[in-house]
Amino acid sequence: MNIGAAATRTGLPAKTIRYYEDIGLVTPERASNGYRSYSDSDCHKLAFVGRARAHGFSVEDCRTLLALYEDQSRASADVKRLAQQHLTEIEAKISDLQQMHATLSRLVQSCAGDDRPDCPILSDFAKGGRG
Amino acid sequence: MNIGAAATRTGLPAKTIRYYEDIGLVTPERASNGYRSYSDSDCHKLAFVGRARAHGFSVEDCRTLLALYEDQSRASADVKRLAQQHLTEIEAKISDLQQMHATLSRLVQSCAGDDRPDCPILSDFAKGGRG
DNA sequence: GGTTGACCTTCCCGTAACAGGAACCTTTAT
DNA sequence: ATAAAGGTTCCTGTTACGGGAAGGTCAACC
Repeated sequence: MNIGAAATRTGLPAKTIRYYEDIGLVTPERASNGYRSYSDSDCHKLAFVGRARAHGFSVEDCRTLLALYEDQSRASADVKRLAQQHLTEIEAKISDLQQMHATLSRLVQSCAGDDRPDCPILSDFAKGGRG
Repeated sequence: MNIGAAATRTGLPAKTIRYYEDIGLVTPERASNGYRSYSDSDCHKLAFVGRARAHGFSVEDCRTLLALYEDQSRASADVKRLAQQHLTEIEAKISDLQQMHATLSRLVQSCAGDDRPDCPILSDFAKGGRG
């Protein structure tokens, strides 16, 4: 399978697939003409990575997950630990964003939003008030 | 005020302050020895940017906000619109993260997390199932 | 056989917002 | 004189690719 077909199958852009080869994540064979040749197994790995990425895992985490996936003697505890850490990071991000949203939302609501210059948003940024 | 003092006052790292000069966001005078010399007004701008950044605005948004702040004839509507767009982006990110969290959370809960290899998390990534 | 057009290759730059560190200068204190 | 604590510029690295140039390959069509 050429890279285009692999891209179609996995839903990943060809650029991304080449990048994954660059960093040694999924390394295909080469045909005699130099084209990358993806096996079903390669595609499977690419799709695996694509789904892990969709769950927010970093590419390096994906490398670990892929290694665990291929290691028949893995302990599910190792996978769970990684996923749990990732969940914690997600929670932290959500919390940060919610905090930002709450504060900014209040500011936006208090802003008239008309053609006058008075603006509580700018005032807050200027003075650091917390109202 | 040298950059160190400005950094202490604004809570921004010196590296960040130099970067803001590089991109023309806050440009200080120079002393005869070549050192950057920050006025109170410069510090005020830096602090303004720091707070806007803390609310999640991009540096380019900060540039716009700073320009609006300095424009006495601004319309608060322009500020409000920008903030509202930013709020919408924040909401989208929160939503994405919550989606990830929900899915991954379910997977983590269904994983035994012991020394056996069976792992619903890996199975999901391998097969794309949605349980 | 020639020529399109779609596909592939490598390589290099750009992204956002800085952090780290090297090599070097200035100021202040001892 | 020297050492410490500041400052300066400049270059590299970060994350995960996207865009695009310059050129090779392949299948089809006239």
